[in-house]
Amino acid sequence: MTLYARFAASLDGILDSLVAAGSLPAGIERRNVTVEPPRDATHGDLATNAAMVLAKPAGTNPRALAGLIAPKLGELAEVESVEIAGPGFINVRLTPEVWRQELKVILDEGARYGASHMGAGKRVNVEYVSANPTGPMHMGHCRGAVVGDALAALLEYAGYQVTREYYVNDAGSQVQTLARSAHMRYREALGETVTIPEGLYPGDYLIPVGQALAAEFGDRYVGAPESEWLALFREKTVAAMMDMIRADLALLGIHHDLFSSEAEVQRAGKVNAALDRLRAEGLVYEGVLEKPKGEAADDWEPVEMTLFRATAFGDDSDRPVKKADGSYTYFGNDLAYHAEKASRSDMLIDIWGADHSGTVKRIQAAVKALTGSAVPLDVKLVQMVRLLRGGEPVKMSKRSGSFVTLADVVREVGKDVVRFTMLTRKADAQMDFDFAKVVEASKDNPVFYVQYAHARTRSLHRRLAEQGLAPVAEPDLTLLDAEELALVKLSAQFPRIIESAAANHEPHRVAFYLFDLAAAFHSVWNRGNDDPSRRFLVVNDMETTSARLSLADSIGQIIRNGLAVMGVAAAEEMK
RNA sequence: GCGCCCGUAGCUCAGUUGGAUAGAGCACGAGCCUUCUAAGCUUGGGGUCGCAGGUUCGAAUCCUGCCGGGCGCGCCA
Repeated sequence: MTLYARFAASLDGILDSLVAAGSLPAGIERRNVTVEPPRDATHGDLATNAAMVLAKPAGTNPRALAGLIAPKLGELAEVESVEIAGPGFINVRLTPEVWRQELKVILDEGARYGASHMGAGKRVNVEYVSANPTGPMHMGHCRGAVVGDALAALLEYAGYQVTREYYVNDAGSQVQTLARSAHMRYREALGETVTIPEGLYPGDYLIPVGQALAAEFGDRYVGAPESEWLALFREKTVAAMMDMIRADLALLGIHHDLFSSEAEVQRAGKVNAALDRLRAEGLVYEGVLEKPKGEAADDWEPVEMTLFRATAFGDDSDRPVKKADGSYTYFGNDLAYHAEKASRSDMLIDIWGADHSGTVKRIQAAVKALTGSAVPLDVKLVQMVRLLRGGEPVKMSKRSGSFVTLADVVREVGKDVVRFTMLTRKADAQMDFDFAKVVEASKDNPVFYVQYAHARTRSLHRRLAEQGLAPVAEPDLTLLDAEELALVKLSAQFPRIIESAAANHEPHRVAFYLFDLAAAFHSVWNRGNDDPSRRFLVVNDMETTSARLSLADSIGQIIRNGLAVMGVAAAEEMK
C-alpha cells in the first residue's frame, strides 16, 4: 500500500467517525475525495479536497467541514501539522520520520517498489508492431513497437496479466506481391538475370530467400503457372520475413508472446463464425454503400456487398466485411480477429500508426457489437517520427527500397537510446529523432541525464571500495537534511506515477518523471561543488556518508525500476 | 463535405484522468566555477493555456460554437 493510499484510508476512517458522531450525514458519495501531493511543495506533503467535495451534500460550507476533519488528521502519529487553506483544502505536513521510513521501504522492496495491484490480474491484450511481413522493420515501425512494449511492461508492473501480441497480415494482396517478388529472386538464384518490375518489392533482403527457394525446389517452378507456386512461395517467404522481423525486434529487446496469422483466422472459419453471429443480430447485411463524400471518387459504382452496421455503434458509415466477389475485406478479417482476442481478454489495446486513424471507429464498433461492450478496446495512435541528423532531415527513398531500417538505427545509437527517446513524447504528438542529439552528453538530452544520475549513484560504491571504506550497517537517517528528504518525497511519488501512467496507457509519463527525479538528484549532488561537507561521499564522516549512500541507493533503485518498465538498461558508469 | 488528433513562454514540450500563484529544457539577461563530485552551477525576466460562451466551490483540463494546423475518407492493407 502506498503512502498516499494509507492516508486515504486514514481519512476514510475519520469521515466514518464524523458520520458516527452525527456531524456528517451518512451515505455521502466520497468517490471524488482525493489525497494527493500538492503541486506546490510549500503547501505541505499531502492535500485533500474532502471538505470541498463533501460540503455541499453535507449541507455545510467547506471551511467549516475542514474545521472538523483537520484536527482529527492532526492526531495521526505521522502528521506534524495540518492547516486549512484557500477554498477549503486541508494541507498536511508529515514528520521527517515518515520519509525516513519511506526511504527504507524503497530499499526493502527494491525492484518491487512502485509495482501495483491495480490491475488485479485482469487479462490485457496489447497488440503492437503488426508490421506487414513484406520486409525488414524500418523506423516507421519503431515508435509503435517501443510504445507498445513499454505499455505492456507498465501494465504488467501495475498488476495486469499481459499478452503481447503481433497480428501477421499474411492474407492480403501485399503478401501475394511479396511471393511474386520472391519468385523473381528465385529465378535469379538459378542464374537468370532479372529486373524487378515496378510494383514488386525490390529490396535485397529477398535475395537470400530466393536462394533458399532455389536450394529447396530446384528449377521446378521457374516456368510454372502462378497457381502452382504462389501459395507455397507466399508461405515460405512470409515465414522468412517473420524470422527477420523477430530478429529486428529482438535488437530492441522486444519479444511477443503470440503471433496470430490473419490467414489462419480465415482458414479456421472464424471470420464466418463472427459474421454469422452478427448477422443473427441484424448487424451484418447485404447492402450498397453511398458514394463517399471525399474527392477522387469519380470511378465510384454502387455495388452490393456484405456490410457491418457500424453506424449502430457510432461510426459514420457501415463498413464492408466482404467484397462483391465474396472475399473478405481486411476489416472483415480484423473484426473476426478482435472477436477472438476479446474472447480471451478483459481488455484490448491496439497500437496503430496515426495514418490508420480513419479506421478506429469501425473496429471499436465491431468490438462493442461482438462483446456487448463488455471488453473495452483502446486504440492508441502513434504519430510519425521525423528522422534528423544535426537538424537536417534524413533523406529516404522508398522507391529504390532503401529506407532507414530499425537495425541500422539500433546499431548506430544503441537500443537504450532508441527506446528512451521514443518515450520522451506523448504517443499522439509528432516527434523528431535527431541522431546527433540523442547521443549528446548534456543536460538537454534526457536519456543521458537520467543515465548519468544512475551512474553517479553507482560511482559512490566504486569509490568507497577503492578507498577501502565500507558504509555502516545501520545508517542514521536523521543525518539527512530537508533537501535530501525532499528527494525521498519525490521518490515516493513513483508508485503514483506508475498507476496513473498505467491507467491512462501513457508510458511516456515514466520517462518524464525519471527526468524530474534525475534533475532533483543532480541538484542535491551539486551542492557538493561549493561545500565539500555536503558531498555524498565524505571520507572522514562515514556516518553521514552512509546515510547519504542510502539515499543515493534509493534514487538509483527508483531509476532502475522506471527504466525497467521502459525496457532500458541502467548505466553503471558513463565512460 | 465528414471524422480523428492537435493548438500552453520566442522554440521544443510536460501538466498527476476538475484543484491553490500554469511548469521543465533550450534560447535570452546577470552572477559563479576553470574543477576529475567530470560531460557546468546559481539566479532573473518571459503566459489572454487559439477565440467566445457554458457547466461549478474551482476549468489548460469537461460541454457547445467558431478560428487555425496536421492526418484520414474508397470493395487498399
